[in-house]
Amino acid sequence: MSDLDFDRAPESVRVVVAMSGGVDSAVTAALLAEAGYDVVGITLQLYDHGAATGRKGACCAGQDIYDARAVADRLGIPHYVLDYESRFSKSVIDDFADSYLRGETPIPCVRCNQRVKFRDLLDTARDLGADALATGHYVRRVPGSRGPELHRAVDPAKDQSYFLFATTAEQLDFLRFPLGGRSKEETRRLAVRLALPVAEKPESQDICFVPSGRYAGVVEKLRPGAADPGDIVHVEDGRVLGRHDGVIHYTIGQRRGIGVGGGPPLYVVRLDPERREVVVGPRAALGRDRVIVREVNWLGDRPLDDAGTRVAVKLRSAQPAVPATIQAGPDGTAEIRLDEPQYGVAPGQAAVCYDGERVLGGGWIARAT
RNA sequence: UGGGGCGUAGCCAAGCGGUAAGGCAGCGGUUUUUGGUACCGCCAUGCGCAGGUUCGAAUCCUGCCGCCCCAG
Repeated sequence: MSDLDFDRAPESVRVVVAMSGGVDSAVTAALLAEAGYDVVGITLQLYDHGAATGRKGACCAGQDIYDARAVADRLGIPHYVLDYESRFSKSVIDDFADSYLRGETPIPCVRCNQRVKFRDLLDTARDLGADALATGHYVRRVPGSRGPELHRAVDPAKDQSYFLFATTAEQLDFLRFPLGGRSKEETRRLAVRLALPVAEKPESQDICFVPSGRYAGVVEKLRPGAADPGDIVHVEDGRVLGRHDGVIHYTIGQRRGIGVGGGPPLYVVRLDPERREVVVGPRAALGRDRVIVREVNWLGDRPLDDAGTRVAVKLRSAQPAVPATIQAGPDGTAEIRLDEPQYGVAPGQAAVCYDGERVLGGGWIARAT
């Protein structure tokens, strides 16, 4: 299960493993070391130590770097810590803040994979003479007739393919995901068996650079004045229902936290940063069946054209893919027609297309109508 | 001022003599490498106030207070 698809002896294959300090990447490194590969562990320092102190289940700062180092020591592999703070800040955190200011809901984890781990770190791995970069992501790289394909993880509960839709064919060629065929339970067992110091470490969740889950505070700190208050208005007649503390606090499809009661539940239907309005309405007002995406990354065998390709598309990480047709648009955009309207399609999130288990690609949601 | 109606949690609201439904909001949790959704749990020793009737009152009676509507 630790075969990396090389036709040489493992000893002659150098693999850089991205070690976050968590269980998954630790087991990844352990498996490859056990299989005899020339493993080099790299941990990225992505943000300020201080902010991360005491954070449980984050990654890439403070305690996690020590944890990664401890695992590398246990495995007897070389380990390097690279200071990627400024890149991370530019590529991920700035984008995160600006996206919220535009009334979108960003996914920093995808940006981090796309711009830091699979771009900057991948380049560094090449510089180190590595033949591959391995990560602990739950996703599969499957050899296909036209090169490696990206597939969902075997464990559907842990599948992370949604967060990796922006992986290019070239990056995929160099990447390896040894955990894609395993369940989380197996990974835990392996960690215990291999006596890894992080075996009992809790799952990471929330945004790694946001302490205590209060992301709006981070946006305000980065972009002072970002949280300008405004009106909460009803989508049907525009009447003012209340006040809010800034559109950055809201996401389309959101129900809780609106603070307006009395009638049926209200959801955030639209965000208007210019007018500082949070537009709310009944659930029915959320239905959308046409989604425009941008920065499309396509991994299908045939290039995306305007003829329309049948796919199953995931519009949110934790909800199943739904049937749709996608066709190419101008300037790296594409239009997705959903067979049935979906509720809570939020700009800034990803639309990821599947053909069964295979990831065909996807794009960032620009707007939905 | 005369006639009628209504006052139950932050909001809406059921109950109409037997010991306070439900929804919304809020809070907490589960799920989750984003945000959110969904789901689960919590949330009125008290029904405008003061008396009275009754074994027992949010429910009946009296008075007061406050809104609303129709008359003028």
